[in-house]
Amino acid sequence: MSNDRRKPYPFDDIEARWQAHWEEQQTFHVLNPGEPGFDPSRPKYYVLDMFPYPSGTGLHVGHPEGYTATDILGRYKRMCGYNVLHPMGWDAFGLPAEQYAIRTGQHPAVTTAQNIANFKAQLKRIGFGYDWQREVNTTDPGYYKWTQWIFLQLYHSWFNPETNRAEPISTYTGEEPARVRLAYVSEAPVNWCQELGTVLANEEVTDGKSEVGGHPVERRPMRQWMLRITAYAQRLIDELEGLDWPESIRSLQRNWIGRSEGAEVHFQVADLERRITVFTTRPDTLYGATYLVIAPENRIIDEITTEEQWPAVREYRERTARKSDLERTELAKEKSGVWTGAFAVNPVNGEKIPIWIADYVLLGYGTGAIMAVPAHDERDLEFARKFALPIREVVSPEPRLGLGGSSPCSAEPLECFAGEGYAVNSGPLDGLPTDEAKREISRRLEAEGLGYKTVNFKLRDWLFSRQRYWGEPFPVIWDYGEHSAVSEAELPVTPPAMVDFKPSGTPEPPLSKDADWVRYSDTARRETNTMPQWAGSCWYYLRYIDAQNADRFVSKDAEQYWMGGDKPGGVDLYVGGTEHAVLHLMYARFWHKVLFDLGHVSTPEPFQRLVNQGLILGEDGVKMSKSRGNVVNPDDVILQYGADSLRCYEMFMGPLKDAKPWSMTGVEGVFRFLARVWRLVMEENQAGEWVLGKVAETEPDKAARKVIHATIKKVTEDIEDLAFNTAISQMMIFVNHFTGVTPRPVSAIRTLLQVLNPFAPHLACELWDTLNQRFPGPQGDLADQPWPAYDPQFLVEDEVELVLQVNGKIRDKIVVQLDAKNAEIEAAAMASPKIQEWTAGKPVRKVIVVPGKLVNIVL
RNA sequence: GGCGGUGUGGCGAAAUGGCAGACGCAGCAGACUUAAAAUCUGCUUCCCUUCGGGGAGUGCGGGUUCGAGUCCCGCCGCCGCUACCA
Repeated sequence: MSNDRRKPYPFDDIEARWQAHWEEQQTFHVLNPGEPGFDPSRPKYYVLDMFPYPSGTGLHVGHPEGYTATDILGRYKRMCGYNVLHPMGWDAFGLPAEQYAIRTGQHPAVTTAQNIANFKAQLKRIGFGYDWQREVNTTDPGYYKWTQWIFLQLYHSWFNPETNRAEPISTYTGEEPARVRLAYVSEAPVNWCQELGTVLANEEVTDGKSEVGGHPVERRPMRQWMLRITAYAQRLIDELEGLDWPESIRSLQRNWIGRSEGAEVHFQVADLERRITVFTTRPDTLYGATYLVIAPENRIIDEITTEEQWPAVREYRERTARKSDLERTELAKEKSGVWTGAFAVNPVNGEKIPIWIADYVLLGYGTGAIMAVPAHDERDLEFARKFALPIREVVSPEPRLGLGGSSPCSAEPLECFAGEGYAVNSGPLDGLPTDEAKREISRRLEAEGLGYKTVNFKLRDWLFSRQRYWGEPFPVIWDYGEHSAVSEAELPVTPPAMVDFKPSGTPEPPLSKDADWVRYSDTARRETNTMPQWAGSCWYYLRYIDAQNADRFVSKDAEQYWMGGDKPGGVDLYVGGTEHAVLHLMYARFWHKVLFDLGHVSTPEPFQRLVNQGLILGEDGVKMSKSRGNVVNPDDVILQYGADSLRCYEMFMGPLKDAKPWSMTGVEGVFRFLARVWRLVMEENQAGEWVLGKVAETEPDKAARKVIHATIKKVTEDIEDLAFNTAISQMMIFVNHFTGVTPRPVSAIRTLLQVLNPFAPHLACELWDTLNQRFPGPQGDLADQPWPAYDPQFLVEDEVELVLQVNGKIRDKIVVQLDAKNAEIEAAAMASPKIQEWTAGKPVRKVIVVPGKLVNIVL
């Protein structure tokens, strides 16, 4: 006798069988236009998951949340008659994979292959309907050949400000094409992470620490590849408008791009032929500028610092440089700085004001120099107070007639007023409201060549090279100090199969250790940097469309079919976590726009509709983490309750977008529901075998029919709204109803299985087949059956219960004919004994009748 | 500090401005069973009750409305992201 507890239903047997069936039949393989058997009359639906990073730890329960949602949509749309593209792949280059390889002492190619095999097996165990023939792997030479090819497109093009789009570099008529290419080399201070042995993009650094591993990051000047994403800043903001994306993500992107309107103003350095340009969003406060501040890294400091101040300035710059970004932000509470000994001349009033350096001014933003207006900027005020610099009020919250404001050079502490108001102490601007004052001062500055209106962005160009082994090599060579692209025919540029791929701990990339590989010709050497992790994920959704194409990154026809179509076009639904709000989602938009401008893709935006699934928390209500020991492994859940239970539970937990805590007893509840579905059809015989139960070809009665059609309606609408939790609730209501009905009508059960199929496909397919063996039914797999339609006539009753209220409080209920006239309803309501009791002796002021709902009697 | 989200039973949650708490978990009771598990049936927001019913209730305070969880104004708490961005 088995010591196994009897399973309420044999999910393990069913699930393995159907997964094998889908694989054998290639059920979820979808054809491209032009392929034999392709049906062009069907509309397309492209439903995309954010492909996973195949880490060594395998899937966690967060992965299947989004994946189940898209799988439901995919299976549903398929039943609705769409050609559904639902692919999966691996984002396998990058730091964590390489760190993992180093830790386990294996080559990243080996560990990556293992991790992918593991992930893939896990995904298959959940029964996702992916078209595995379209699987992509960013580390596959057949894939990154095209990543490199896209890099060449960037390299060979420039952004034409006239046309506001990328064009081939051949249309550039200027002197120095190297200065305008979308991919270019720059020597600038970058985020160097000693621990990881590489530089990082701004987006990969938070609070002065690396996103990966949380290691300290310092600024150091290095020669690096950059992508000119800033050229697209405005379009990246503007074109968010038409997208069906969560407002939070759009605002995060806007925020990151950080557009601000203002002016650049030139300040002459006193006694020197040199000017300093500052950027300000408040040119109207120019009369209140009492000193300038320059970022410590700004080279102009070398030219203006006086001899007496040099030691102090040098000491301060060295101290700042030694500070990591982390320290710099942590110590932000306390302002620090040094006077350069120099003065600048305020262009509007000729006043000599001191020039300071301070690390609260950042080199990378604006011009790396500011005019300080302590009366109207918190940071400037703090600094001015610390160093006893003058504070002058030039904006008043209220309009002031005649003279006013504080004494012109008062250094007395006053409240910082950073809002908009009216100009004071500002010569010709006096009395003007802030917005007019801004316009007026800009006009005057421009007329005299002292400045101009401009727009500034927080967004910087994308630092695109890494000093690591596990990434795409650049298709670039260096000859006599000049870079040039290799020809397309030489792609892919594969990295050498190195044994020693560890970072050297210096900015020298590991690839440079292989002299044979580096040597390209007698004089030319290969670029030894590699691309960052984000490169491969910037365009993978395009490769799925035509994953095997050896001649193009994606064929034109296939691209137009899957990405084109109705107006906005692009991927129809993209589901993934918020963590990619500004990194992947902005980089991908940028690349896509370049490809669009160059005529390689047919839409300006890649992802039409974006949905973020919420975080799944541990049972203790906090984020799952190894250290807390609250991580749930999907494999364990499948082992105990089956894949269908895992899928349904993750959808039943709550709204897709919300964060929600895991609950094992909740899984059990959903499991019980699926077992009830099973027993709707099957029962155990004396021998303990599952056999067909009390099912018959009978007509459902009226109540049953109502449940059937209400379920079709609710599930259909809820899937469209991604409200899977309530769709499942409705199916539970269906099952609860039919549990009490014998014999159970076959037609009703079939309908249930059709709508259940996207959620619990193994169970639904199994029961569908079982029914078909006994009762002749529709041919073919359940996956290919049409989605059922509901008939509204079965949803309406001829009688309806109305709530009777007196002054808004419920006092009674009555049943009336659906088509009863308002007057009849009112009469029936007034006739109710309870209503008479409550209204006794009081005049009725008003009666509100809402047909089908209620009657409210107002006294 | 900024932006976004969110507040409803013991818990996860549900409610086109119209019966608050569907559905599920947990709990209680009953059936079946020698017994337990499983399964099935019923109850389950809180307070009062003479068991007929009555009152309160969706973070807090106002407002609009015949009627507000839902709309408007003002607060408070929690979560996430971001932050010397001039």
